[in-house]
Amino acid sequence: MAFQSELEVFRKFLKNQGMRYTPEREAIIKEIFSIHDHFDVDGLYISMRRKGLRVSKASIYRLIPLLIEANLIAEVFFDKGQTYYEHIYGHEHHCHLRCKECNKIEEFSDPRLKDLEKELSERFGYKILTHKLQVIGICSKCQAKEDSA
Amino acid sequence: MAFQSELEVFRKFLKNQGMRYTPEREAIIKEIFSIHDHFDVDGLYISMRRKGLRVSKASIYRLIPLLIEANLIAEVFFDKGQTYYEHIYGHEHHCHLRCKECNKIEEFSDPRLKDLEKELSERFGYKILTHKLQVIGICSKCQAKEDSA
DNA sequence: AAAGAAATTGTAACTCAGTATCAATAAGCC
DNA sequence: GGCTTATTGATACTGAGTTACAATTTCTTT
Repeated sequence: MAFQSELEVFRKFLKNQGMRYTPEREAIIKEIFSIHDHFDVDGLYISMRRKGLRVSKASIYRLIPLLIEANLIAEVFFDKGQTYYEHIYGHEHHCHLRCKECNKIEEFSDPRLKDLEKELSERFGYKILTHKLQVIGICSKCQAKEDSA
Repeated sequence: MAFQSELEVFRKFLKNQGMRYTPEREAIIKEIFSIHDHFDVDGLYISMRRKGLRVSKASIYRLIPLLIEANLIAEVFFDKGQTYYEHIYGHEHHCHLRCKECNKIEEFSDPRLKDLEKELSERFGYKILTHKLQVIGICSKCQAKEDSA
């Protein structure tokens, strides 16, 4: 099957669920997939307003769980109280390495985690769905700052 | 050096920081370390009230960051919006396997994660501090329920 | 042991992300 | 085009966590 755009995938998802495709949803999705980085609701709302796209925050908050259910985006929690999202449709599963000081994020993936999943599945009798690994450290720039301080 | 109790460690920590040891702090810490499981602020507060220990929630909220800084406890996020804590003093670092349905938690640790940390450190130039791995799946009981449903 | 500086407490007000309510509107099926 | 029902935006609300502040307590100094 040919690659379908996020919009196509989502239209089908909505139809399946008896839900409706609206200009507001389209605008939000287009905005989300024009950002090639992690995003949050507030940032999304502000950047849409700047472009004159008027949708309410409530609509964004209402749309996000649908996009998650449709496997287009996923939640990422970098730190307490801040919720971010990232695209997952058409992306490899990956993990995050975060600098504790400046919050810079590096992405990586590692085949050993698949092996680990398999072993855990056998050991505990779980059906494994996914994993979230966050490695926390200090990036080289911030290390340099600390040393000179 | 002999094993120091959590209370001893914390008293030293407070002294180092020019902070004071109060009956409220003592009561909260004793309560925390009498729980041998993950805990949250609300649960802690309720169980202290039940025992007639009267401390304000504000004091609990104020104490927790200190216990984290003293490396006695750590935050664990099982799911959006719920903050839990666990003891880490005198415990091996471990990761969590969580059932998406019933939220049951299994703990495990794996030496490969240390190797991974080392590789990431070299590859990205980070000084690695820690990692948090959460594996999400469906436990055997919940799988059985789903099958029969 | 008393005094005094400074930290801590509890209460209550506040913040902020996210949710629920509801009347007005619009999508999608006939 | 008309009708059913989902969706929207505005607004009110919720709940976790924080902050301000006056009263109290710790801890150091004498």
